[in-house]
Parts: sequence; structure tokens; C-alpha cells
Amino acid sequence: MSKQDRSHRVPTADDVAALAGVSRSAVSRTFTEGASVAPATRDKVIDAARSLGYRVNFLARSLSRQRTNLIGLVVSELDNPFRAAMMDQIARRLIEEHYRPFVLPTGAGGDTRHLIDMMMHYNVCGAIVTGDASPAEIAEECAAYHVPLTLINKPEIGPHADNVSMDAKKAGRLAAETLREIGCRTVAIASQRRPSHTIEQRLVSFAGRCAELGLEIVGTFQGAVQDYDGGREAAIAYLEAGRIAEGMFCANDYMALGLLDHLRRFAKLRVPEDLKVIACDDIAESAWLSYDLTTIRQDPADLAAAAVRSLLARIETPASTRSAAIIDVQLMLRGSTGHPSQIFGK
Amino acid sequence: MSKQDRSHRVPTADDVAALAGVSRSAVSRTFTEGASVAPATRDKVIDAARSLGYRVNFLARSLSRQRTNLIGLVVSELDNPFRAAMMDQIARRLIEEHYRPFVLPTGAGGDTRHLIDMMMHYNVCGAIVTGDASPAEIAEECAAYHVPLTLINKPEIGPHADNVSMDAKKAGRLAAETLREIGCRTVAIASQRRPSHTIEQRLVSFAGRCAELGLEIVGTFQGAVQDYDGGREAAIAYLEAGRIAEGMFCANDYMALGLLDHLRRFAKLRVPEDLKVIACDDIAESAWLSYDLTTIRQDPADLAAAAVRSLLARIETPASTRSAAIIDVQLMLRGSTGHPSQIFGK
DNA sequence: CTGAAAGCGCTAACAA
DNA sequence: TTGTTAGCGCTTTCAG
Repeated sequence: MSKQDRSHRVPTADDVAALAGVSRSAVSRTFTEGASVAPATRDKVIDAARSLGYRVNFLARSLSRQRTNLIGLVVSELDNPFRAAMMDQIARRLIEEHYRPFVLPTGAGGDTRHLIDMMMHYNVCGAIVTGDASPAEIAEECAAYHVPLTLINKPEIGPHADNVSMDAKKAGRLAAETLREIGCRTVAIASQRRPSHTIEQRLVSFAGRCAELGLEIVGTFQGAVQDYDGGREAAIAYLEAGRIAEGMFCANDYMALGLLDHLRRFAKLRVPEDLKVIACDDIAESAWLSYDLTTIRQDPADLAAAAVRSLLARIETPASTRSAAIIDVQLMLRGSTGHPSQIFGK
Repeated sequence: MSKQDRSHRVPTADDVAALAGVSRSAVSRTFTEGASVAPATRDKVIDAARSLGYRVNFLARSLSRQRTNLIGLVVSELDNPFRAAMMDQIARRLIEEHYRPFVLPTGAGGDTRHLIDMMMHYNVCGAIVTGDASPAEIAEECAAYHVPLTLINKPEIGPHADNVSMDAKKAGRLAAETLREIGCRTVAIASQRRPSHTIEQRLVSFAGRCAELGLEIVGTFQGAVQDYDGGREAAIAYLEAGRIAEGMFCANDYMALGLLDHLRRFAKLRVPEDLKVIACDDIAESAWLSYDLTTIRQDPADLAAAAVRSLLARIETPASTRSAAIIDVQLMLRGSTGHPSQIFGK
């Protein structure tokens, strides 16, 4: 209504001040949380601002306040739905807290230097790193510039970065215990050739608990990447080895789905009758009727919430000591371990 | 090496100038594309900058240049892998072109006002909207502030926004033709109750081509949302109606997968023997062994590339006329229409 | 509570 | 090619 006659220029605080008949400071105060302005002035300013379509210029504000409220979000493989969901959650929560996500997508092996440059160019006041990117360089640089940093599902790395991780040890333990309980005596592992940090933890913990329970690990079968095709590769390796196990622990759900499909299709193998399968993550597909996969759930929303909480705490209290949050995981019993699973009811 | 002794303050151009023994402008010029600096000065500046760990402050630069190079990326349902992949592509391409994505995640029915505010606060110099968000308000505001806007898979909306869309008409046509070719005489449709713009287009075009080909549409079966569960709902409705069709066109892949699973599991229905199924999008899961779904592929990378191209063109040539790009789609023949599909070979 | 003035870090005429 | 200077739009002491 009122803004069509603005002549091509974005209105500034000066314009508002002029129209409201007050000083620029008054305008600034009106839009500053907790500044003291007389109600009358305030109203005049608000009116003027509205009629001009004025909005505070956050770039200028950031420059002046020496604080951007921008948070670097370094995330690799956004096409992975689990990560996408997490990043979605993180972005939402940051916004709720009046921070802004500054998204930096990194390809596999992308040049971290460039990434860091971008973050620093925009004076982010904190960063969250997730995905496969190696955070070493980022951590170093963040430390040098006193930028708080939170890592999700990454190894602990020096005294400057906080960590938020799923309880990978519990996940491994639960997997072993579940397989044991349903009567397995021999189990196999399907994983990525070069496992990431949490995956490695899951496997180690799984192996440890297997030893305690007298579960024999009869083989580890690998795929190049921990995705559907990686699972199929593991399945091929498993078949070549002669289907030697009663149970299978997959490093993550995607691998499990690929493995399941391949074994069923090309070896007529039945799950759970011929092989019990358990995995980690609980992606949406695992609950689908074709798979009905028992898995250990890590909730992306929980991880996101914890990461944001940890980062903001550090930003607001820079002196606070390093934190390492462990996010609980939850066993989702479904058909692939022979458990009845609830059926979608309409 | 050289940056540990900086005393807690980010170095500025002044610091560099002082150390290099030149003026601040010389520093600025050194870091400005295509500015003229004597090689000698330039080297001095570069050295000084490196030794201080100096980086141009982009906030200040943006303020001064009156141009942020920030692009608003309004995206709903980031947890949807298709959208996540697209958004990943867009972000990458923007960065390549020296723009920066400013990501604004919107919940279903999220308040658009707030979103717009955020974009405008940061003076984005362009915006891309995708997902279910209704772009009307955004378009209006962008027009008012002369911010170029590109819509992906959205209806054409006034003279200020550019469009990039998949060829939904071709998709609908191809679906009808494919079903016809494999011998169907009666077909059904599975879709979302409140179809989005492109979905609607697909359906209309499908129906039109069916009429031309003498394919009888015997029913439309709906789910609340176009996801896996929505597909199951459609399946239930289809079963209630008495499995009356030979072919089924699903509005998108997710629905098709849910529909397939439900029909197979609860009605022992075989695909393609009892029902031929074809859908749209070609998400990764469609190629999985359990589904082997014939579908019409829209490539998120293509859409992303076109959207970025269109937006940047408009930014660089504000006067250019509105554009509406149509991105080609491709039929992926697989088992759900009785076509042999290539098998993953290791 | 309010306004004047200095300054955030950088760029871009302008004159030298 | 260089340095000087005047902003970019906002915040924030500091007097009043």
C-alpha cells in the first residue's frame, strides 16, 4: 500500500528519523532489544518505519555491533537424507534463537581452505561441522580466530571444539545383545571400507560386546561407500564367503537395505529366517514394508538440538569448559530380527 | 605460524596497510578484482596480509559496495531428499559464481512474513524459491524491493519472477503413452489430495493424453501427503474400489513406493503382472531392487543449474525480460511396467 | 529519555 | 599508480 511510491531506494534509519521527526538514535533504539525509548517516540518511529517499509540493515548492524549472529554450517553430502534432516533442524533452531545459518556445502574431498575463507570472510560467530569433512583444519582456524566450534559425530579434537555424538557404544552393544537374545551364535559385520568415526565406534563396541556374550564374529564384509550399493557389495562378498552367519550387523541402514535386497533377490535368502539383520540410524526407509528393518535409532532432531545448545552456550560463555554430549539411541525392533512390528493402520 | 601472536583482534585493512607501509586503499585494491596496483605494492600487501592472517571483511565490503552477493534460498521440507539434493546443487553453483546461499527453511505453513523479513534484513540480491511454500507474498515483496526472484516448479506469477520447471506436460504424456504401449486399457491415478502446481500439471497432461489414446481413467485415489504413507493410503482406497485398473500413474515416486508395498503386502498383488505402475521423479529408491520402478526422471541438478543461471542473468541484467525455462524429463523404463531393467553388476 | 558525534571495516571517486 | 577523503547504515557512548 504505502511502499509503492518509494523511489527505488531502500529506506534507511535516517529516512525514518526524518519522517518521524526524531533523531537517528531514536530509531535505532526503537529497534534495539531492551533499549529505553519513550512510548510516544517509539510509536512515532514504528509508524514512520511501517509507512516507509523500513527494515534494519543487518549488515550495517553487524558491522557496528561487531557481531554477525551468523553461524557457519559445514555439511557434506547434503543429498543424504539423514544429514539433510539434521541440517534442516539445525537451521530451524538457529533461527529460533535469532542466529542465522550460513550454509557451506562441501563435496567429498572439497578444499577446506576455501570453506574456511568463506566463513571467516563473513565473520561467523560460531560453526557446526557435520558430515564426512575432516574438521582438523577448520578446528585449527576456528581456534586461531576464537570462533566457537561444535562437531557432530566426530572425534574429539583438541581443547577448542565441543562435541555432540550419538551413543555409538551403546548402539554397538545393543546390536550385539539383540542378536544374542534372538539366538544367534555366529554373526557377521557389513561396513564401509574406510569407516567414519562413529561407524568405527559402533563396530568396536559391537565386537567387544560380542566377545563378552560369546557371539562369534565370523567375518567382516565391506562395500566402498556406506550406501545402498555398498550394502550390495557387502552382500556379494558375504555370499562368496558362503553365508556363514546367523546374524548380521550393518554399519548403517542404507547398507542394510542394499544388503537385504541383494541377498533376497540373488540368493533367495530369507530375512529373518535365514539371517537376522540389525543396523543403525533408523532412516525412514527402514520402516517401509519391504524392509521392516530392526535398527538402532539416532534422532537427527536430538543431535541438532544438542549441537545448537552446545554452540550457543559456548558463544554466550566463551570461557566455559569443553563439552562432549552423548545423545541416547533407541532400539527399534522390527521384522528383520524376527520381531513383530506394528503395522500401519489407516 | 604467524597468526598466534595476534592479540585477540581480527586484523583489518588498516593493520595490513601499516605493516606493508602503504595506504588502506592500496590494500583494498589488492583484494579487488581488476583494480590497478603496482606489482611491487601488491606483493608487499599480500605478504603483510598473509603474515597477519588478514581477510577482507565481507560485511563491510557489502555495506560499502551496496551489494551483498547473498542469495535467499527459500526451501521447504529439506528432509525430502529430492529437495535436499536440489538445494545442495543450488548452493554449490551459487558459490562457484561467487554468490553465497542464505538458507531459509520453511515449515509447512510457516509464516512467510518472517522469512521475507530475514531476507530483506540481509539485503539479499536475489532469491530462489522451491518447495511447497506459496510464493505469492515473497514475489510481491521481492518485486517491491526490486529483488530478482526465480521459482522452481511453481506457477508463473506476475511479471517479476522467473520460472524454472520440469516439463510436467511431457511427463504426463510419457506416462500415458508408456502405459498404453504396454497394453493397458484402463488406468488409475494416485495423487495427493491437494496437489502442488507441477503435480497438477502432470495429472492434467496425463488425463489429456489418455483421452487421446483411448485409455480409460477409472479412478483417482488419494493420500493426504505425497509421501510413502500417502501412497499406502491411495493403495487402500484402490483396494476398496476393487482393483479396477490395469495401470497406475502415481504423482510421484514416494507415493508409488508406498502404494507398491501396500498392494503387494496386503493384497498379494503382483507388479507388473496384476498392475503396471509408473511414476515421476526418479529418486534413488526407485532403482532399488525391491521396487524397480518405471518413472519419469527430473534431474535436480538440471533444475538447480537452470535456476541459478536464470537468477544470475536477471541480477546482472535487471532489465531482461521474464524467462520461463522448461527442463526436459526422461523416461526410465524399469520392471514395474514389465520392462527388463539393467542389473547392478559388480 | 533524547540527540550529537564518533566509529565499525571497507570502497570509490577524486586529485595528485 | 597512489593516498586522501567521504561515505555505506547502523550502534553507542556521552552530554544534555
